[in-house]
Amino acid sequence: MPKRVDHSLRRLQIAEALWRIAASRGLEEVSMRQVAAEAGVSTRLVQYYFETRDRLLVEALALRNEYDRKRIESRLPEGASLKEAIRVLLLGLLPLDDESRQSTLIHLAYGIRAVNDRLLAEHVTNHAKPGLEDIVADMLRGAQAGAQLRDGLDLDREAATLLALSSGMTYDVLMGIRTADDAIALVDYNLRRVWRSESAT
Amino acid sequence: MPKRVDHSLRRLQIAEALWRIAASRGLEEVSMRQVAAEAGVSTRLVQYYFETRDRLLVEALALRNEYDRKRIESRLPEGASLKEAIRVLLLGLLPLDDESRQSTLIHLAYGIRAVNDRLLAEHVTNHAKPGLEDIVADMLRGAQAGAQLRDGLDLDREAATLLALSSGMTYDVLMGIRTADDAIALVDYNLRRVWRSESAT
DNA sequence: CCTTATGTGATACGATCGTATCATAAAACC
DNA sequence: GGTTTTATGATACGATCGTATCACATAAGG
Repeated sequence: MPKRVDHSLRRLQIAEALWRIAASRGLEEVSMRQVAAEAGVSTRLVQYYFETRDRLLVEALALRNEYDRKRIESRLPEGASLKEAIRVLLLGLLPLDDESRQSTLIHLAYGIRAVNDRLLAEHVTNHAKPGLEDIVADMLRGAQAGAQLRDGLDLDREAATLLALSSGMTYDVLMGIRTADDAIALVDYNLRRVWRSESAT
Repeated sequence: MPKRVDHSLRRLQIAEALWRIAASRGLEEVSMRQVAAEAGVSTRLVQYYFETRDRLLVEALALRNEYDRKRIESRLPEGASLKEAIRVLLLGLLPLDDESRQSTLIHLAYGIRAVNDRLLAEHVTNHAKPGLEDIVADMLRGAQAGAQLRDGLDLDREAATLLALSSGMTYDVLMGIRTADDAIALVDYNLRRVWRSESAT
């Protein structure tokens, strides 16, 4: 046989080509031939490693989700305060650099398709925000226990608000309707709104 | 010649077929033939009324924007309070009924494509939210002049927050991740947060 | 060393796509 | 009433698509 090749590496190489096409030209430009050309391999190879186009789409998304998870984990602050941790988490949802911008584009492209595709919906929704609201709400409760927060807040709803705020600005930032600085300032404004003013960052 | 036909009516009929396909199966299923079949006319007719596919896409969006504008205008409350007016405006952004759900799907489909299509971007962005933030901010200033709002608010940022909150919940409601009641409750929570508690609805 | 399993290229098939062309029925115009 | 214009159908062309098939080179296993 020819040189035993690392399959998972080849699959990643092809998936990355798909990511580039999906982010720059949209999911509908993702054809077996286009992906092959972008990856610099023959069409047959794409068939070999991802039987069919549907499988290619689903598995390339799974690979991206895994990729993103690692990327986000590596960004989590070490000894940061709860406020800072939530801030990093919220800003992590925004397309502020090239990589997160590409992730946003990819997930948006898959997301719109998932609305009418039950199979895809599982893959998109499951790995999307599994209880992110609960995580933020718990962090807020931790801050409240430390008396860092203002009174009279509904922490579950504040968590939901903060997260919806971030994803609500996603498209605007992507299109340049809102600048990144603007988006960050709005996140900070809402964090200041929730925290006591005298509390440390 | 054959019976002189109302062109704008025929164009609307074809555009409506496109809307249905775009909302139910996605923009990439919008082909001249599919639209013709959905509209119950021959492919040639679609060519006749919208020369090319690109034009069809752009002009069908323009027609939908006009359609939505009328629909939203008709929903504006008459003698409602500022708080109620803002509430209607915010809820109007959410896919809470079949028509607004279809509008959301259509604009989402066009939006993701517009990110990488400069020509389309103009048509999508221009008619999207032309200064909606300013409108809400002005309404908030009106309410503040009536001493209805809490102290210490940055009204521009509150307006931006409210709007981002609504669009941030759009996709969740669309996918059934969040119920409509949930979304409405979160909007109301944030309105209560901004208004003085004793103020009337 | 020889067989066998593995990786890759070339190519072909049928479907669908956007668009162009040709034909023609029928109402409007002089 | 003949002629011109308008609306519509039928169909054809070339491109691209997903997928299947066949061939074949090469390295691993005995």
